[in-house]
Amino acid sequence: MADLLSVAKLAGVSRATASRTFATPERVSPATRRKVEDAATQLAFRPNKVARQLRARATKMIGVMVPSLNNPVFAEQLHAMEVAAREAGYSLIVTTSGYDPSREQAIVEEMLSQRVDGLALTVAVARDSAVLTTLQRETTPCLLVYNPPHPGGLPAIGVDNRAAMAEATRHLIALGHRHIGMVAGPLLQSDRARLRYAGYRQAMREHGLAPQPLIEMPRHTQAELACLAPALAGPNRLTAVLCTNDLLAISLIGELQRATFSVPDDLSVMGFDGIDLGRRLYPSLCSMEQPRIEIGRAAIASLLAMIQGQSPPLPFLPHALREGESVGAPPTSRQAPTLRSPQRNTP
Amino acid sequence: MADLLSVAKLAGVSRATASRTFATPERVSPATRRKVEDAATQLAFRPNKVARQLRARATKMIGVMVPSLNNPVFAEQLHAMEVAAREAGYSLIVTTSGYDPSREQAIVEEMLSQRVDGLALTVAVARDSAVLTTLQRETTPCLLVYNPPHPGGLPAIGVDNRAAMAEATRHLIALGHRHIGMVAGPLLQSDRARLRYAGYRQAMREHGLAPQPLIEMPRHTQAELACLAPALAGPNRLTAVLCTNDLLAISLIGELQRATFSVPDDLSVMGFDGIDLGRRLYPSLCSMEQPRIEIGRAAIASLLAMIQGQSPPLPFLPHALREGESVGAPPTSRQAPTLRSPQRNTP
DNA sequence: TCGCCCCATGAGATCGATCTCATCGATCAC
DNA sequence: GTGATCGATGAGATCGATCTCATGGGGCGA
Repeated sequence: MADLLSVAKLAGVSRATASRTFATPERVSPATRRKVEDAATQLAFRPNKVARQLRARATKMIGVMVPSLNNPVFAEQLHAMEVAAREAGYSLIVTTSGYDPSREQAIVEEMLSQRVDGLALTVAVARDSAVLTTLQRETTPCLLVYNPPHPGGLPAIGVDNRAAMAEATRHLIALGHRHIGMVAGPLLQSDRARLRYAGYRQAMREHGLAPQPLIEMPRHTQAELACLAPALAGPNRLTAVLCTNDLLAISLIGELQRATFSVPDDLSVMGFDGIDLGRRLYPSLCSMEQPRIEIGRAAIASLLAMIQGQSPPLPFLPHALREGESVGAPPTSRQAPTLRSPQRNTP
Repeated sequence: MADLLSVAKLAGVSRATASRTFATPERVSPATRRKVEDAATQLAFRPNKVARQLRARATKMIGVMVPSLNNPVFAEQLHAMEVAAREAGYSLIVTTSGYDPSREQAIVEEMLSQRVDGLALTVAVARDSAVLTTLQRETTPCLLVYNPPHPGGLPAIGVDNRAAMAEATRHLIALGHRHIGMVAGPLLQSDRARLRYAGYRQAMREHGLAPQPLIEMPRHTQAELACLAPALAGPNRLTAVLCTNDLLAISLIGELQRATFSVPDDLSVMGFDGIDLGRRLYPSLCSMEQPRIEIGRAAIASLLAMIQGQSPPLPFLPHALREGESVGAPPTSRQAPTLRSPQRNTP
């Protein structure tokens, strides 16, 4: 591939002049500019960004690490980040960690070695994370996405998980629900889920209701009906559940319906995240929406500001309740519907 | 940030020796190695990949361009690519094009300038695409993902869309359906959708059935019931529809149910892609599955092979029918259910 | 006409690592 | 003992663009 030097030679000028032709054309005489441009076209010259990055000591690249791209929450946020970054002339290096601390460590190390200008990370638990304490000593701007901020920790952007889940809980209470449960994935693996559970308990207590023990599923995004079954029987059976994320809620609704439970007539199910798909389903998913697009955009904007040495305000972004058909008033009859064994036609 | 030179100085050796300590430690005496490693630790040395890339004329980076990350098909495939690339020591630069040709052009140009070692692209229509003909003249290995191959065109990886949709159609025919329709997004925008429609027509004709005109929705991933309504009325109303992708199918099922249609009792709905979420829904989505994980992995493996100068075999990867509750036998009664106006509790 | 300034341009250093080639001392075979 | 070999190391070039500083010529005011 042709380089600046060959272009300069062909045009009969120095490298400096050729370089100026592209960087600051107004500082080159029109005649020379023409010659250089012609030579560049002829040789199919394409500037080498790597060389520029080395010299500039800046890569115009931002490293992004998310747990997974299989969860639309992260994919949708990443999409927004990519668009925002591109608009600002930045590229993204994208990696997935699967919440695995050793992978997180390797990824961050690799990206710092690549000299990204900034880092946007989502980790399992931000507090006391080994990677993050290492990072705090580095000079590369770094921002946590979705993870809650901690005093003395890295800057973070996302919603106020505790307040958001409290609000979601109050929404159910306002509809008349009294027996409300919460369903989560492995709790230890997500600081957000823990805050959401705290928000739930808080709202319950505020209204003089007893917070129920957490119903913990073996996986983050797939519901096991067996884990929930005990809570759906007996006189104090739940009439509504809050899920820590939308995928979990969607899969739970599917399982319930397959067991001939009606949502929301027998059980109201509420999600958290507000992924696009939730609106398309029937019943549409009632969810506490995190502004994924805004979070992605704001993350990029904040990182760019940090790169320029500013420390941008990073308030929580506003969450919003999204109504949906998966939540309704509690059943008037207190008779428990029975979970029937599902008839599937899938193998 | 400390560089090799300062490490070398502190250790009292030359840059060459310091460099060897990390690249080929066996060629450095143990004593020297120790000194250099100590110095590196002390200075928190982290090798600069940009410099290495410049010198090596190779970046160990692969550029990926997908239309969108909001569609799980692309997100899931990208996830697989990221894992495979990381295992091979490569990073991904990820971009989204929104199928916009000018953005496609700019993105490819930018990535070539970044000197990625390979490119994995998904475009709207591969044939006669301006970007792609430009790319064929370049030496950077480039691979189309999901797009169908064309003689003399760029290498491509994906499933045989025509055969796959023909098979999907035969599945419905085998269940007894005779009035089968096909629902798509804007057809001109996707060469895959066109092939799928061709496969549908082929299978219909094979069985002496009349292919129906395509039911074209204004958007790729969101169904408008109004577009479908005419085909659901009258004596020859459809008993089954094939959708060009899963998101479209899922959203269609939602709309149908909201209008008190039963899936599959009143209408069988089949998807195409096989995204993970489809299995979790009720009814679970019957779909023709593209092996997204395998496609992502194979794309990376093939690109790596191409980077090494080999031209790997790129057969179609096998598609697979995924059974699901959204498809069943056609209704025995020929009386048409009526589409009722939906009662939503969402605004 | 002289001097000053500005504009266009070029020479050379620089970013940080790696690669080639030369050197030097030690070991080994004969 | 001497030449050959090998292992460890260093000097210097190199990747490709950009930045600084110097230079030379033209224009302009006095």
